Parts: sequence; C-alpha cells; structure tokens
Amino acid sequence: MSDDRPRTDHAMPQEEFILISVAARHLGMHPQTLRKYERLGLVRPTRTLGSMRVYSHDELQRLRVIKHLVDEAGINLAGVQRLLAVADVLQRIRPLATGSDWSRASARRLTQELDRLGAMLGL
Amino acid sequence: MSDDRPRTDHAMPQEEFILISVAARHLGMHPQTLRKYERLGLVRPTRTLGSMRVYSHDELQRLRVIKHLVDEAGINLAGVQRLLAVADVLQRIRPLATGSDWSRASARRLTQELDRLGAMLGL
DNA sequence: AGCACATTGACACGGTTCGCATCAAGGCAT
DNA sequence: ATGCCTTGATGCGAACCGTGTCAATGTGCT
Repeated sequence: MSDDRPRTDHAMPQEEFILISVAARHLGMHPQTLRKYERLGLVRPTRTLGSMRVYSHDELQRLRVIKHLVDEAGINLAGVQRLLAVADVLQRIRPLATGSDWSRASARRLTQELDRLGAMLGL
Repeated sequence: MSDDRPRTDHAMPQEEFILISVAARHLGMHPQTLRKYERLGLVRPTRTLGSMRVYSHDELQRLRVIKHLVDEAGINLAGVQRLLAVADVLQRIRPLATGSDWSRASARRLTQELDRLGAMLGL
C-alpha cells in the first residue's frame, strides 16, 4: 500500500492539479460541459480550498469514455449514466471470473452481481 | 362494442396475430412509435404476406422494457439500443455462471464475454 | 496592497431528437 | 364495392444538449 505512482523524481510531466480549462482543452470539450457532467454525477472532481475543480487522470479517462459515447454513438446523458453504472459493476465482477479461486462462494457472488446487472437494464 | 378478441377459449394461444394497433393499445404507445422502433432496429416483428407487422409476446415484453427505459429513465433511443445489446450478451452468459459445469473452458468463455461487454461500454 | 486572469454558477440561444398527429395510397374482410 | 386498418412519409411542439455570455469570486504575480 505504498506509493502506487511512478517514481516521479522531478521530470515527470504529471501535473497533479488539472484545472477545468486545461482538462477541457486537452479533451476538446467546453468547460461548461464538464461542469454540467459533474452536476449530473457523471464525474466527481476534487475541489481545492477555493472550490475550484481539480481533475485526476482517471477522471480524464472517464471523460474520454463519456465523450465517445456521446459524440460517436449519440447516446443521451441519461443513457451514459446508466451505461457507466453497468460498467462499474462489470469492472467489479471481472476479477471474480478471472481469479483462480473457484469456490462456490465466488460463483454465487458472480451470479448475484449478474442479476444485479440485469436489474439495471429493466429485466 | 364488437368482440375483437380471438375466440380461443380452451387454451392459451401462443400464435396470436397481434397487429400494430392492438400492440400499441395494449402498451399505451402510438403505432408510429412502434414503426420507428422497428426502423431503428429495436424490435423486429414478423410480416404477413401483405407486409403487415405481426408482434409476438416476446417482442411485446421487449417493447415494455424499451418503454420503461425511455419514459421512466429518460434514456435516448441510441442508449436503449446499446443497453439492449448489453442485455442480450448478459442473457447469454448468465447460464455460464449458474451452470454446474465448473470447467476451465466455460470460465474462459465467461471472461471472454465479459471483456466483450466491456468493449460495448467504451472501455 | 493592487492588478490581471481564471473559475464559479446561472441564464439564454440554436441544433437535434422524440413522440405524436396528419396525410394519401393500398391491403383485408364483410 | 364498402369501410376499416396498415403502410410510409412529412411536419409540429416539447425536451435535451452543447455552447456562448454575464457578474461575482478566487488565484497568482508584482
């Protein structure tokens, strides 16, 4: 549980404080769009002491996924929200299938989460 | 006030010819909406010889799911399309988890389909 | 401190999507 | 043939989304 980040001696270009303007420019989006996405709960950037939004790299990747779903696939924000919820559950149950522990408990857990996924789709 | 219901008293007829007006009234939708849904590939009713749409009970259930996703959740038709595709894959891989054959082949198949699901979500 | 610039939230304006209504042309059963 | 229904196409009003603009506040530099 030590530092999971790479050894940033000093030359790493990892800007830890990504403000909304640089994030928007880097993603090709409007800052207002990012604000609305947070307002809808699609992303959750941290806040500095002065209530300014700070985006992490994981959230940038999440925003890239959102942009793809909206621009390329033409999916609604409500649909993106539901799809991301499905993706979260999927990410959680993936190690249950790839894991080497083939106990009945994990299998039962897997079935349970799969049914939970079905509930998200109106089944 | 004429009885427009089929006269099959003694058994539940699985092969009813549900035309578009009956289906729309039973679902609380407009016939034009059902036509547009077929045009977008969301449902695929069979056709009679005169090119009239015939809906099965499975398609009625599918339309119920679509109506719920659109009306209650406010999801786009493109989002509904993607969610239904995810649901189809989910229905297919569910017996792989509940089945009692705990071979490595089925486990590998399960992981494969899970990754395929992830690709549908832009991961 | 002051000054310049970025960020905040709120509002409004085009463009698009959706369901619904309407229409003429043709199918089906009485 | 006479009604009723289905078909495809078109258009309209409402809602959604991205974007621009605005005043107020935060932030960094001199």
